[in-house]
Amino acid sequence: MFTLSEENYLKAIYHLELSSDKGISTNAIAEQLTTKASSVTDMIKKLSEKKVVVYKKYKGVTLTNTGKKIASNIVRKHRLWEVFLVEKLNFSWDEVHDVAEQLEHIKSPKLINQLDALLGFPTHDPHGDPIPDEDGNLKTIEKSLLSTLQKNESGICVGVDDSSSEFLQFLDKKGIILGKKITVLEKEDFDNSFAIQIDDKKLSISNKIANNLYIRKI
Amino acid sequence: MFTLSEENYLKAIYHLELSSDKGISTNAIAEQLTTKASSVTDMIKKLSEKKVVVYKKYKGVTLTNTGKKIASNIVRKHRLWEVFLVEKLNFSWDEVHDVAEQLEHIKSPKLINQLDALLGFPTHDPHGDPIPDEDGNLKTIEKSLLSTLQKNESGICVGVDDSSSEFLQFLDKKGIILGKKITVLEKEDFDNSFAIQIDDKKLSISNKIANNLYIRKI
DNA sequence: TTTAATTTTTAGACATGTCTAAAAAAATAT
DNA sequence: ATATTTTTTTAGACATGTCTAAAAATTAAA
Ligand SMILES: [Mn+2]
Ligand SMILES: [Mn+2]
Ligand SMILES: [Mn+2]
Ligand SMILES: [Mn+2]
Repeated sequence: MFTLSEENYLKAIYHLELSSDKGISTNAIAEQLTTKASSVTDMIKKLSEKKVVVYKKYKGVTLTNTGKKIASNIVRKHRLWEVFLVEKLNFSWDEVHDVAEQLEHIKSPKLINQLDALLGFPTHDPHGDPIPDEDGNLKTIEKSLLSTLQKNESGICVGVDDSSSEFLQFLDKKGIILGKKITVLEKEDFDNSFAIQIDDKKLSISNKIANNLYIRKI
Repeated sequence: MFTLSEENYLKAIYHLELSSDKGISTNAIAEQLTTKASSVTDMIKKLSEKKVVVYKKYKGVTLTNTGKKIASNIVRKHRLWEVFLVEKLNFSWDEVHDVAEQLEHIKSPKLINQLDALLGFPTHDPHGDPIPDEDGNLKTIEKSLLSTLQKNESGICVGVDDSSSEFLQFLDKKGIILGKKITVLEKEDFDNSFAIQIDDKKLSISNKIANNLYIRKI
């Protein structure tokens, strides 16, 4: 079995591999886990011995199939627990991450299967991120950044890129919630801000916001 | 905060204190946690520095009020999670303990409060053990061992003393479930076994069983 | 293509929690 | 009261996971 620390390394590498085709660098992992490169090297050697990563000195690291499976299972647990917290325990979407970071390490296949069933086999977590199935497959939906919409185009809000507590609370304040229809009324050239409409409400959002919100075009 | 290991020590001492008025011995703790006495001494020193136990060399250890509160909170979490697993995730009562051992260390007051509410503020876990409230108070009900019943007396099954998986599965097989009414039909002198009635079923149980089953006399 | 900057690895240290073996204290027996 | 047994503590070791500082390799610049 794998320790809590080993699991966190595998998960970090998994996330980094999703947005990179090369081997994952020691430094990138260190940054992701807010630890030091030297610690990463040590751990990578251990994971390599356990055959969950392929490692060649100075060349970065990649997950093996086994490693990928373990990592995606942790992500699966993380996201299922997030759904549970929101759907069953009245957490808001900005409160769930830290608790899920703990719960993702609980070891019990039955627990996860039953939780999945209790929640109605959800495919996405409260932030719009896909929940891997037991084999690690994830249902990707075609989503675009809100910033790619043209004037008078609309989309359904389906996810966030930055899911920090601050950003999520900001969205709450603005009334921006997953599932809502957003229409671009105006794109301002001078600062790339957007005038948008949600329900009957018109509001202005900065370019930074528009670059962190995913929508499904309609 | 307290590490997983520290929490397990506090919980062990808490359980041992419930059935002892003296200070808890190093050896007793070591046995409870299946570790070595020397390790216990080391840990006790640390817990003593943190003011959660009172320790005097060679004199055993007792929980301070702070220590008691922390320990009872862990027990609270353990038992609430056990209820959750049985009530919401279709676990049977012999499957919950090991998972609860992991879940009891999750840190999130909101999680526990909401879980408590979701479960309808239960007072007892699936094994009939009381769930401490937030201040550590536990609702004790007057319960007796089945073996103390006389011929023709009856009781409601309210708990088990031994809650090992094997014993619980044995009870399942016999149809003995918490909440059932049990009537003693006969006490056999030569082996202290009991002939009992549950629902319409008559069955014979050994003295060992009768000494591990709690009932509320009616 | 040599030099400089950056990244990665190694060497050595430290904290945590555990262990075995030996010493010290307490409890029990003679 | 002294000797023996049991319990508890100490001393020293080890595994895990982390760190800093220095060395080595790679990459970028001149
Ligand atoms: Mn999360
Ligand atoms: Mn999420
Ligand atoms: Mn239990
Ligand atoms: Mn229980």
